[in-house]
Amino acid sequence: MKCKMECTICPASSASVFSGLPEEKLRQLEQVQTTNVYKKHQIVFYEGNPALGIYCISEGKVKLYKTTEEGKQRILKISGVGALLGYASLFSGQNEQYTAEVIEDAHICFLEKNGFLAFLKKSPELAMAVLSRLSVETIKSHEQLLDQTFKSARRRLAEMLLSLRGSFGQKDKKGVRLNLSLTRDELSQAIGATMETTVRLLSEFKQEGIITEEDHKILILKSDELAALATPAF
Amino acid sequence: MKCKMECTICPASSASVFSGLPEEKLRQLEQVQTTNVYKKHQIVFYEGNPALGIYCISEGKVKLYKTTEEGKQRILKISGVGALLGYASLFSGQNEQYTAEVIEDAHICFLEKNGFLAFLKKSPELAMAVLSRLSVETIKSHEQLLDQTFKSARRRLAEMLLSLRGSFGQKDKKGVRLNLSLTRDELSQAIGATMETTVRLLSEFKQEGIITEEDHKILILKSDELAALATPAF
DNA sequence: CGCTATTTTGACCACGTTCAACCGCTGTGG
DNA sequence: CCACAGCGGTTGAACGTGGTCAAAATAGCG
Repeated sequence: MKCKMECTICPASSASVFSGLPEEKLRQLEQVQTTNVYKKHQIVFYEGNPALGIYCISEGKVKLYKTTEEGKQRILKISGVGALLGYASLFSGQNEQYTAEVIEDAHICFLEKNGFLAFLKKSPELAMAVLSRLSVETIKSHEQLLDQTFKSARRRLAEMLLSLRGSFGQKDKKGVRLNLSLTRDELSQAIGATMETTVRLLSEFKQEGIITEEDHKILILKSDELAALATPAF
Repeated sequence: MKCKMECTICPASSASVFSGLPEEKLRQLEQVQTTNVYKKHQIVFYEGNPALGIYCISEGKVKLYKTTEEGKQRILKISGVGALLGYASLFSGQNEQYTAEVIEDAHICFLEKNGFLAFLKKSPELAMAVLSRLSVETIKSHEQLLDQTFKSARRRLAEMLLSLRGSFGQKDKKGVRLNLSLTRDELSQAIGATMETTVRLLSEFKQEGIITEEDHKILILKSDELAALATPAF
């Protein structure tokens, strides 16, 4: 489904790589950009497909995951408003490296490859912003690798919850509500564990009064205890 | 130790991000660049230290690793001639994200942060080359994460040997020699396993006639069998 | 030749996976 | 209206990979 979004008034513009750009350039962007509307479970692009361009989330949430030959999935990132998708594949000249699936109804703007690259050439400030994003992504990925190598599932889960708290947390009378609904499967794919272990760990956390759940959303009751779990084994 | 390397005749120039640059620009680079000589075990920079600039390997080999709070290390990458170090930290504005340690006597050129960034602004073709490198790095890191999550240590070792074969392999009468000497510890840190498992797996590979060793260097005798091991469990 | 660092082997243990059964809910069709 | 299939979630039991700990063997080096 189509619909035209104006970059200048896009809710994402303040959070996106385009935030620093002068209004004039944003208007140029609007010309080459198309906005699509996605429902939950829709796929924005598939791993292995040619990289057609880049995507910017104007509204909604998207999970990015890779799939093994055996069909197992690892969620690399859960992206919200302002996130840019598909740029690494584009710059490396490879096919899409992961699948992007909508997990909360979304408006996503698409910039065709050549148009975007041309625009990038004329905007060194944008190029630097993209470099910065990509660098942060690399660094985070290396940290995830370290976590996966050395930290227990319990600790990875604690850290994931804290990370989601940072991205999607909303203060609440009781605690901090994670404003996205993930299935156990998704959560386990995000921490690199099986669903069973994730379930067990979550119920441990509940029994310890660290978290609770309300209509499919996790509520963090004791952030400090979570933070303690995410710290070396005292 | 200091010594001035000329970029235009640098053995790395063909393999580096600077390869596409016109000779004139290379001469400009020479002006702002300093070359240092390193011996094995010397540290180029430490994780956590401020990012001072970028480094380009003109000769030798360097391992890049991150360290956990408990002191365990994970090797992210082993870089040879032409590799660029320290750019992700620089672009993200963060401190160095890993430690770079020389594992084979090296000549490494240093470009100071502001000088490099200024140069980058004037060279959009270089900026694109850097974007491309960084993208490949991100993609590889994500693949490593997938491997660490789902693949057995045996398989990760097989893949690592094949990867090293690609980067440092030299054809030999008997097979392909990996032209770098890694300790068992380093190899295990590179695949995210303990030294003991790595030792056991290596001796398995030897007994199966897949590899052998000559003066601290691994010789791959049966690349095809290694490739088979690196493939889903048939 | 003795001392240290690296490698190898063995025994044991634990985390987390696998497999299987089961629960609770929702939607669908007889 | 109930039966039942289907799905997400939960729990239990058994197993296995790989980590830990300890000790021996080997290699490197002053």
